[in-house]
Amino acid sequence: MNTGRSDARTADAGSAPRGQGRLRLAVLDRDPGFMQVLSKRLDARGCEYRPLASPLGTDALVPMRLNALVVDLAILGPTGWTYLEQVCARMPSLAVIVCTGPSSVAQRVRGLRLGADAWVTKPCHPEELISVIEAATRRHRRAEMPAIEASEAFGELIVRPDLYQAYVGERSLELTAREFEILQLLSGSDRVLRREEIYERVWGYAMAHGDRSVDVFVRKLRQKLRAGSPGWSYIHTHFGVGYRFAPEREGEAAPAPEAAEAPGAEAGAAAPRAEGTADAERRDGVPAVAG
Amino acid sequence: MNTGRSDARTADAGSAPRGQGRLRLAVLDRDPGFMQVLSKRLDARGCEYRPLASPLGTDALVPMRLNALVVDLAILGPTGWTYLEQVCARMPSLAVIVCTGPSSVAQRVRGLRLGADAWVTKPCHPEELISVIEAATRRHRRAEMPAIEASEAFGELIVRPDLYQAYVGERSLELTAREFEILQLLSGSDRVLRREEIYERVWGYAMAHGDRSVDVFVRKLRQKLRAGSPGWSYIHTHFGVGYRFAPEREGEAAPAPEAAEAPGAEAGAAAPRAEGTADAERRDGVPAVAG
DNA sequence: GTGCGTGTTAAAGAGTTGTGACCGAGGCCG
DNA sequence: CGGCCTCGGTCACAACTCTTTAACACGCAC
Repeated sequence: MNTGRSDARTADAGSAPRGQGRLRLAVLDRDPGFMQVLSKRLDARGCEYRPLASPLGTDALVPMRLNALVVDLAILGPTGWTYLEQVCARMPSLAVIVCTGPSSVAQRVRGLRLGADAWVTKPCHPEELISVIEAATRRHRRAEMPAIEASEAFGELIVRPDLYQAYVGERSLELTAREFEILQLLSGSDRVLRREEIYERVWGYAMAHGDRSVDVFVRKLRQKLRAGSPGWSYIHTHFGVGYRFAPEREGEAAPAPEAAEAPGAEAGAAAPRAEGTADAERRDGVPAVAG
Repeated sequence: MNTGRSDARTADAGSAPRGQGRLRLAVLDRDPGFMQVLSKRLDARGCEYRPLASPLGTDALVPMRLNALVVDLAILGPTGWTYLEQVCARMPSLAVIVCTGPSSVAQRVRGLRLGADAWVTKPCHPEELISVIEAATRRHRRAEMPAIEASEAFGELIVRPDLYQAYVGERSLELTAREFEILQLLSGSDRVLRREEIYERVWGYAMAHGDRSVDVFVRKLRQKLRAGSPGWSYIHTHFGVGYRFAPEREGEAAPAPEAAEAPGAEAGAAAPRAEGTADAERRDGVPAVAG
């Protein structure tokens, strides 16, 4: 699935495909035909894709962790400019592509000045739109990702992408680069991840049959997590499937949404991981995300 | 975390548009009318503008310190694609806008895939082209802002961009230009910077795989820093990732995960952090706290 | 109980980084 | 004009850390 190797021609030479490799984007449009054709191509490229029927406020947009937003100004009516401006101003790390019908030079200039990254005129070839999205995203990721990427808290754990490290309070867990990448990947998803999936996303290529690297790293991770945050368990094994990240107090079966006692922990994803008990659960691990 | 960061902002008050404030761009085109109209508007917007009659190699482009390059593929002939690809690959921080005559979808897609940031079809309104240039340039310029003309103090160290030199008290560290640029870049960021990133920002183009220049300069820097400010360590290695700047007293090892920048941090890390050993020796079987 | 998947451990191996020496390109000075 | 010096950059080697592999023990599902 990792679209990988086709478009990773830039500085990615380094062994570490940082961040989540997949492109996450939302499309605000109402043209069914356009949406269908587009979604098909986006799927083919391995994008996580989310159609929107009506404009969402930035508050709703932020948690979606988007890389890009495609918007047809036409469906916004006269408030479109305001909306565009607000989104661009409040989410600087989001690539915004306006894709709309015929327009005047003045309109296009206005849109770009307000913060849009590109303006594509409909009708347009879906492949071209995708190229534009990728070009805009490319620039964005390079420039702002590391700086803006917020640190997140899970239980007692604090994950800091900018320092490539995880902490419990002030104490560093002394994770190695690869350990951190795996922790970052796991903590960024609340579903069960198969070993092949983990390997592919972290290492960047397919896992050889019988490779135990993931297991070994998970063990090292657990060891350091346990050492730094005793009484909690973060990485859960799903026998025959893979691993799932979820901060839980030791001995608890279901994650309690109550605030943790650790300093600054409440921000954590102690939220509705509405899965049953961690053990003996045989889910197929099919992503719930559309895409 | 600004452990030793007492901003001694000697802000160069009302200086003209910051040294890097203006947009520097080159236009590779041969249409006199187009060039004339465009240059007029560019002047009006305060751009530093340089017309090019023929394609320049990246070696010639780099020292120009451009923010953006506008190119008409038509005048490059069949080698245009190669040229485009080379420039984009070698200078990832350069915004490249293709502005050329009628083209096919496939051509546009190809151009964007090769690394172009935008594709504008001629004839076009100069104002629109300028908007596109500015949109493409926007993000990147924000990321490079950290190079401000204010001297800052880090631990015992004083970095003076205006003199292109670093001091400890009154004593100059005798840094060479390159050394200073790297120190300036590192000291301007709190996060881990990868070698590729450092190289790209200091040298101005992509780092070749296996290039050790950054390591060597970091070594020279450390040597001079240690000589001038013994007892402190400033540049920390993150194995497998890159380097991070943070003034610390020798023997201490306690990166604080706080995210906020506290501009009031006085006299920096003088505050004794009696950290326990952030031991790297935490071998297994340490159920210190009976889980 | 058996078979397979996973936890755990240790040691071998691969990859990264630190370091000193070296060399060519340019600038300065005699 | 030529020599000297500085600076940027490459190289090879040593030291070091991390990754991978192999092996064995344990637990779960059947």
